[in-house]
Formats: sequence, structure tokens, C-alpha cells
Amino acid sequence: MPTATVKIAEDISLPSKVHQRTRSDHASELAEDYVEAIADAIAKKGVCRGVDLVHQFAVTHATVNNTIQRLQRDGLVRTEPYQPIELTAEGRRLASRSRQRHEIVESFLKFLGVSEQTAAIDSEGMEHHVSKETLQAMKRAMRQGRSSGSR
Amino acid sequence: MPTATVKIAEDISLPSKVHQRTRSDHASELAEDYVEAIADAIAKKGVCRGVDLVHQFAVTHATVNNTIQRLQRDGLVRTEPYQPIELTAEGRRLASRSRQRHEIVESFLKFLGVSEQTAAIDSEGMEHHVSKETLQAMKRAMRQGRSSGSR
DNA sequence: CGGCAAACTTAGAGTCGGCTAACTCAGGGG
DNA sequence: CCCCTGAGTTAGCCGACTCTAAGTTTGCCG
Ligand SMILES: [Mn+2]
Ligand SMILES: [Mn+2]
Ligand SMILES: [Mn+2]
Ligand SMILES: [Mn+2]
Repeated sequence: MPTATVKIAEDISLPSKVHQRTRSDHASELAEDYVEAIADAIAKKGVCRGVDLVHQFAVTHATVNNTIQRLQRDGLVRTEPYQPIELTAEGRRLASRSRQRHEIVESFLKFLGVSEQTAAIDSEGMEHHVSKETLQAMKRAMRQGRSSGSR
Repeated sequence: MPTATVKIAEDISLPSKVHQRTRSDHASELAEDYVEAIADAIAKKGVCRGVDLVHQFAVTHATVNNTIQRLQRDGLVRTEPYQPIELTAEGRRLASRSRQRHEIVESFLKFLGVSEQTAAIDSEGMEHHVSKETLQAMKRAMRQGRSSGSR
């Protein structure tokens, strides 16, 4: 049989894309959780201080400082020494998107019958890997599930 | 009212536990994907070579080497210079558990109505954050969904 | 059997996200 | 008003995971 080597490019690119996407999700994951936590603190207490994030994430003050510096470099937060941490417009947009997605994933898990605590824990990690398409599917399932009983 | 400061410990530990769990998931994530890929390569071609992982994960040979060294240090794989990569008994157990979990998450997404490609991409990241309890809930939903039509 | 290409290794580097230790700063009570 | 304490900062470290660049080894083909 003469040279039957065709369509290799796609076969190679598909599996690799999967992991490239996972790596890129991880790169933005911490940023998403931080801006969400900062927005929550501001909503609840008026301002967000570093110590709030120390408690929220169970890391040291030094780690929070490093992370906030990166977020500032990336244009998501604004802060000056000894001052509260503020979100930029872009930071607020990211926080809002992240919280919406997080809430959908968490309520979907509870809709599936998972306990409150497990839903809280699992959704915190899962949220960052859920695409728009999957998010839509979760919302659809909840809509249909609610309207048509359990049978 | 006299000294009403009780149950602070739990209130502080609950949100922080959530993120500790996410961090620990990430620590084992790459190992899980690697042993799964190695088991797949062995199943399909008899042996797994570094170059198979280079293609699978779209990273360089140097990166695969580093990662395999860590996995070997952790007792999941066995390898010698210029030889194929083998799994230890522990590595095979982890690969098997990981693949089962991965398959459930992926088929659950398809069950939800998500496209093949999105299911493949999203499940690759989500799988590592899905607890036993959520996995059970996914299996239950698929069982019930299959038996009771779409209405 | 000699050489070449593909596979593999090694060295050196960088970013990220975590830590400890040792500071400095700010603000309220005595 | 001074100082104590909690909050914040800084320096220095480390491991994970990625890369580039420059080698080495293997195996096959002519
Ligand atoms: Mn979140
Ligand atoms: Mn999260
Ligand atoms: Mn997997
Ligand atoms: Mn995965």
C-alpha cells in the first residue's frame, strides 16, 4: 500500500490542546479566587485588608503580599503600603464573572444531591475548569429538573 | 449579655479548608494525568517512551524528564536511562483509579448534553477536584436519567 | 559497518506560589 | 505622649513545573 500517512496534525493537536487548556486554567485560577474574595470582603465590611485574605486562604501574610503584587502587576488590583486593597475595573469584572460561575457550579452540585460542605469544597476547584458550554448545560439541567419533579 | 464569643474556630477553619483542599488537589494532579497517560500508552503500544508523553502533554522532552524523575522519587514509576517508562504497582493503582474517575466525569458531561470536545477538555481539569461523594451523585444522575426519558 | 536521525539526557535558567524570620508602621489605652 | 500589639513589609529560601541549548545514545538504513 502506498504512503497512507494523512491527517496526523489534528490527531496530535487534539489531546495536547486538552492539557494546554488545563495549564492555562491554573494560571488564572488564583487570580480569580483572590478578586472574588476581595470583592466579598469589600461588600461585607467596606474594605479589604491583607489579613482578610490571610484568613480566607489560610496562607501567611508574606504570601498574600506576593500574590497581591502579581495581581497589581496584572492590572486587577490597586494598593499602596498599609492601605486597603482595591479592585480595578478589570478586577471587578473578573470578580463578578467568577462569582457567577462559582455560584452556578455550587448550586448545581447541591441540585445533584451533594451535601452543602462537599458542594462548597468541590466547586472551589471545579469552577475554574468549567467552560461556558458546560455552564449552560448545568443551568439547563437545573431548570428542567426543577420543573419536572424527581420521576 | 455575658461573653458570647463561642464557636469561632470552626467559622475560621471552614473557608480555609476549602482552599487547602484545592491546593492539595493540584499537587497530585500532574501525577494522576501522567500515570494515566503512561498506562494508556502501555495498553496501546506495549511500552511507553518519553516521546509519547511529549506529544500527549505538549511539553518539551526536558520537562517530561523532570516530571518522570519526580514520579520515580514518589514511587509511581520506574525507569532507567534510554529505557521505556514503567509503572510501579502503586502507579498502576493510581492510574486505574484516575481513569475510572475521569471516565465518569467525561461521560457525565456528555450526559448533560455537552459536546464531545468540550466534555474532553473540561473533564481533564474538573476530574481532579471531584470528590467521591460528587462522583456517586454523577453516577446516580446518569442511572436515573437513562431510565426515565427526558421529561 | 558507518553514519544519521530520532530519542533521550543534562545544564542552566525563570516564574509561580508557598514558607520563615526579622523587620517597620499605625493606632488606641494607660 | 508613649508604648504595645496587630497589621504590613521585606529578604531570603524552597519546590514544582516549564523552557532553551547543547550535548549523548540508540538503532536502523544504505
Ligand atoms: Mn471561587
Ligand atoms: Mn476557586
Ligand atoms: Mn485524566
Ligand atoms: Mn486531568
